[in-house]
Amino acid sequence: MSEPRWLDAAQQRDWRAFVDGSVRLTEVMDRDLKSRHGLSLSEYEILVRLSEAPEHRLRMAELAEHASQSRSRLSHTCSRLEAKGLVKRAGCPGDKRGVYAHLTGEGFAALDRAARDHVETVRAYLVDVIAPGDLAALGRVFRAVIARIDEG
Amino acid sequence: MSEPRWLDAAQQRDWRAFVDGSVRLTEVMDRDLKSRHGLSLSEYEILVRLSEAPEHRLRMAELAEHASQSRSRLSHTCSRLEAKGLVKRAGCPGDKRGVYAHLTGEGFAALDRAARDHVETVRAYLVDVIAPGDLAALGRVFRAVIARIDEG
DNA sequence: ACGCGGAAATTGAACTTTCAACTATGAGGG
DNA sequence: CCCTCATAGTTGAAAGTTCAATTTCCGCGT
Repeated sequence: MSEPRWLDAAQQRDWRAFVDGSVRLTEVMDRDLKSRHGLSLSEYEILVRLSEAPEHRLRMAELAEHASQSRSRLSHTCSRLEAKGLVKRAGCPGDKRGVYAHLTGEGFAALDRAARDHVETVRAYLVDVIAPGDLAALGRVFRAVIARIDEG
Repeated sequence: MSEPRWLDAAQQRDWRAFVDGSVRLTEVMDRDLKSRHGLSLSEYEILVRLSEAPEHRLRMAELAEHASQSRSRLSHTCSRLEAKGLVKRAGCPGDKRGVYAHLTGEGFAALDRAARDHVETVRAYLVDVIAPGDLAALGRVFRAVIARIDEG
């Protein structure tokens, strides 16, 4: 096996900025949601996806997909959210293996409160500190990445 | 408190692409390193930072900074890396509270092997699927984010 | 109708990360 | 010197995540 195609200095610098920056940005978001609303970032993601679904409910497997989590992780996390009263599980008529996760009224209210703060954080630490064109580039980049991952 | 400044549709779309894409990209990297080299992404990061330091060693606190990890997490992770023989801890002459983490020869070899595969993955799932200008934008974005976080 | 491979979801154990306490050393004031 | 406060690092328990079963049910072929 020959020498790999190393990144050049500029590529390396940009890649590293992403690695560091995205970890740190995620930390900020997580800390913020936890301290102000008692929700972890991944719990928040779950509530968001449910809130966007028709009837505020999704099958566990779909929810896992949308939230980029393993089914097992989702099961555990949903148990916690259910204990907090933000989510409720109910059997799925038609497919007895299936389970729907529903957002409760309380869950929706909690999400609404959290989202108001969250969007300000997203602005404060990302959107408002970069050029608009660079946000668009970010979108292009990760849509391409997702497409690449999905294609196998 | 008034209505928050919600993101517009395009901003939302780009932000979401980043959230999803970065999680999924990280998963790919982690899976790849684990399956081919038995290293988690955060272990790999630690080895990288050590390899770049003068003498292949850093104080625990510095290493924690560089790798964006908590000190506690680093302690535990270093214990595991030490058990694998990739890192070695040694007291710090001059400050008896201090501890240096050293990269061992074996650690350097393992890192070298892992890095060769890792860079190909970074290319395959990111660098080679986006426009060069967009990689530069990614760098700008996260340098700005890091600066913003550091300024408090 | 029966059986069998596969999909949906959960479970429990192993492992990792977080959180709060703890040990030990350094630095500065009186 | 001694006292106090801050810093470096570790530790153990609690919380969360992963991994490999396990359970239950679907759907298809015969």
